[in-house]
Amino acid sequence: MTLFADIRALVIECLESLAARGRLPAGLDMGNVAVEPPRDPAHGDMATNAAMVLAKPAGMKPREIAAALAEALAEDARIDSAEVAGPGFLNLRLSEETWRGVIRSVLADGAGYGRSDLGQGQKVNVEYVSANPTGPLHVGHTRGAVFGDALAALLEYAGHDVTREYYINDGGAQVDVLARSVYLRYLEAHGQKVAFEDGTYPGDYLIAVGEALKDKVGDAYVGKPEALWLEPVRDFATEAMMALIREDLAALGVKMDHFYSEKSLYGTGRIEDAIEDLRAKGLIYKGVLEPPKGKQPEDWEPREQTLFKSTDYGDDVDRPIMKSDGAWTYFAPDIAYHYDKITRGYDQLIDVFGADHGGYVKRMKAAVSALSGGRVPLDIKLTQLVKLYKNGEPFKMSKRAGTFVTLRDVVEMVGPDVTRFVMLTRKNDAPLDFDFEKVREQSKDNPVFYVQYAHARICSVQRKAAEAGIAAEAGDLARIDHPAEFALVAKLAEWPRLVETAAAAHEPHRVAFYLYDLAGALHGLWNKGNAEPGLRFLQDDDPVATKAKLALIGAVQVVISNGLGILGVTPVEEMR
RNA sequence: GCACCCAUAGCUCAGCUGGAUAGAGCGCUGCCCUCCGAAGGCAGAGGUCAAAGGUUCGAAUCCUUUUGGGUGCGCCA
Repeated sequence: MTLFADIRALVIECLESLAARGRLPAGLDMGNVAVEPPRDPAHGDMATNAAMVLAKPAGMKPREIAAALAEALAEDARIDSAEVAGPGFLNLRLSEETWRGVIRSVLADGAGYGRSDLGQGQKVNVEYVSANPTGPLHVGHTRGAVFGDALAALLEYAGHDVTREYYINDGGAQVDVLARSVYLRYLEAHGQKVAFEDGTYPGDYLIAVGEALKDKVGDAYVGKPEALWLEPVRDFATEAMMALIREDLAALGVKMDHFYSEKSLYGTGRIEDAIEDLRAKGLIYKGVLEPPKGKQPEDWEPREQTLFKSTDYGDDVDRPIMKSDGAWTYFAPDIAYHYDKITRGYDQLIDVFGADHGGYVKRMKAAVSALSGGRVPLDIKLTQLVKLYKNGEPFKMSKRAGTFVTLRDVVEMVGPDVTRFVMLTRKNDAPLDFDFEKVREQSKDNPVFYVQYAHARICSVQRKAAEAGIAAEAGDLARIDHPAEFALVAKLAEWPRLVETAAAAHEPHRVAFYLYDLAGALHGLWNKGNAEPGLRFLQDDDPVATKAKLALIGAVQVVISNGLGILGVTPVEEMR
């Protein structure tokens, strides 16, 4: 059970009974009625805006409605008091027993506390990472990987049927470049001196691939024309890169449900099918685009291309899907891929891209909107850059200088848990500073530590209690009776609501910030025990109080654990 | 030139998709361990929410314009 939902239901119920008794007009739309935690604790435990929202449609004064509602609400056992305040807010104070019920709910539901049926089993496809299979994942991919993974988990937790998917760009020119680069390493493995010219990938990670190729085919391709080896080497190389990328993802704890190959779209009629669908809707035509203003490319000349009329769906210009030489542009397989997602029956699509792909948002949305007839929403989340620091000094990345930082480097240096949490301490569309030293620091300005510390502290208390032979149980909670304790419980009560709003907004970072707040509330209560011994969790010679307090912090532990679970971070029992 | 993202305390950032006196960390000032982990906590100082209009009971949040940053802009993915 979730307290905010319960109380909101109660408010609605009271409003309806007022309407039934003629004290309110019938048929009011209650959709905007909200029950929220007030910013100022002096305003009680919960506040509702019902009176202000309904004042206009009801043709009544806000405070008049609020007074009537207050009267009705006060009859419920859960409500201690309901006061009209300000322009028409109704501030509610809940009974202590109601708060104690939250502790019981949390402990009873355990890992399920906060789970929601908001998504109603809707099928959602979350596409993320989707890095070109030309090398290991780097820090930029890391953020997208963590964000996408946490978003997927959050949506699952909120009742969606989620598929995590990776689109492999193995159909374009860049995999030919990869093949040629591997071929050079292959010649090198045969003892030849080779030069890496512009347009090839000189990375060391291809040395092993070249050698593996040699082991597989011997000297079969040495001195042979490209036409003979390009295709098999390309397949070999992409497969090797994808194996590398899967390992990178595994190191970070990311598990995809599905890898989708761009190449599989070619020669199977699937691109043609998707384009045909658009053509049938009258959205494909041949035309010449205007040159972009202000940029003035030197080699511009008008060309007739096959275009998708994306301007019908809010794009700025129509987009080419076929080059003047008759080959597909990259956009065509992208369309086909999303067409495929739609035909697989997803109710909602989410793409996670790097911010440098911001220019493709409108055209992709246009395509999905056109292909699905507006049925399937596509949300595109852009992840901003990660700036690396070491002890406050910018950490410059350079492929040539060998200071190129890969995902694996980061994970090996700070571990997957820290990597994941820190990546979620900023909104996805805000740039993120990642300092290798600070994220490992054990102090309160490191949110990972701060949250983990709260969990570890609880475990520490539980160990002490176990030594004393006291078991936690949600039995008699009457000894939970202090405002500071109820404040902590109130924080726990917010969790289910937070899950829903974060999921609806597609913003997993809210979970990280919530956990930081919750940890703060626990640390605060802990330290109040310095001045007020009665607030300490372990009460000598008072097993009843101790058990109640153990139930309280056990509930905190459950919520921290549930939240970290969504972020893909393992809660620790001890700080080391 | 056009589009998208961003602008909140000295610094780094939240702000629950329109609510009451705008919050946290760092930094600064002063406090709190005979006590379950002080790796923490409490208190204080610090703001024309970039600017100006508009929408309404109510705006940091929504709309318009302006200023100032970032990203992108045909036959590359």
